[in-house]
Amino acid sequence: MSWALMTGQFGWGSIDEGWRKGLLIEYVRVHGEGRWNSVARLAGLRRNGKSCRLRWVNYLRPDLKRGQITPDEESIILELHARWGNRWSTIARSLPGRTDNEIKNYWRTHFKKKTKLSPDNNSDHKTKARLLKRQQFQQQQLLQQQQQLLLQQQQEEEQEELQLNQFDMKRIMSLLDETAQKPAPELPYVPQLRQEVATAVSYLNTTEEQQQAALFYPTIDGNVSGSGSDTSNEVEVLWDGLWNLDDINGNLGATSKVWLHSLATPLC
DNA sequence: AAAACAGTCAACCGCCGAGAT
DNA sequence: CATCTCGGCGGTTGACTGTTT
Repeated sequence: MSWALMTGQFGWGSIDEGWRKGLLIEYVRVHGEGRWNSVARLAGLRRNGKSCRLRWVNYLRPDLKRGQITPDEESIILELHARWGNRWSTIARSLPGRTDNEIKNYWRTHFKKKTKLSPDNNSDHKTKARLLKRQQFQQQQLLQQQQQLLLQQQQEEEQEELQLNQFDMKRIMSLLDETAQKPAPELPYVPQLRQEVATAVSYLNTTEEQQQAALFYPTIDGNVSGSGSDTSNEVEVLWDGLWNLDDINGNLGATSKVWLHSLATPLC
């Protein structure tokens, strides 16, 4: 569908609508988004605020991505839809440059039929949808609370960790000093200290990514640890616990973990 | 060639929650 | 506390395009 046809069709086009389109863009550029009713009034547009907002969000925003949905984006859509259902705006937040409307349309045209195969025998479909929506809203709130709690715990643990590391460093340095000054005295066997030194050394030996990952995914008992199957298992348990809160289908594949960050982002 | 059908997508509609009054 | 306004969301519509018969 060409621009000329579309704009003509919906009343945004023709020659004078061309600069009206520019007007809306210019107005938003100067005054920012929001207050859509006054945008419509002050910019002299024939549309109401709602319509202006819609026009901006779905079509005029400069950061919109044009062109076909890529296979990568498609897989994200599929995955997030399996997770969240028809929460298009939430899904759209994980796809920069794509609008909820675009994703919704894409889903309807590409996947709706496949899911429609099962007979639709619910006469009170709208009531059920509303109930589901409410449940999802409650679940989202619960999830947000959990995440906030988790974030708070992480920050506290990081702080604690930082203090411990500084303390360990001092101990290590003083031990080194002592060793240098008094050669060859046998160090007493202190298992806990050895363990801390070993931990510090192994942490320093990991890559930067691993260190960041260790900080981002603290293990359940609060320790920061490097790579290893135990750690990843614990992280999975932790995140799975959160996901299970609103896991509608409960059958996501292993690739789901890849999207943990993007999945969490919209709720932040 | 043209009618019928399917697909696409911007826009509209109605509902809801949040904040202001 | 009740009402109003606004912004955001998801469902739906309808005009147009592309494909098939």
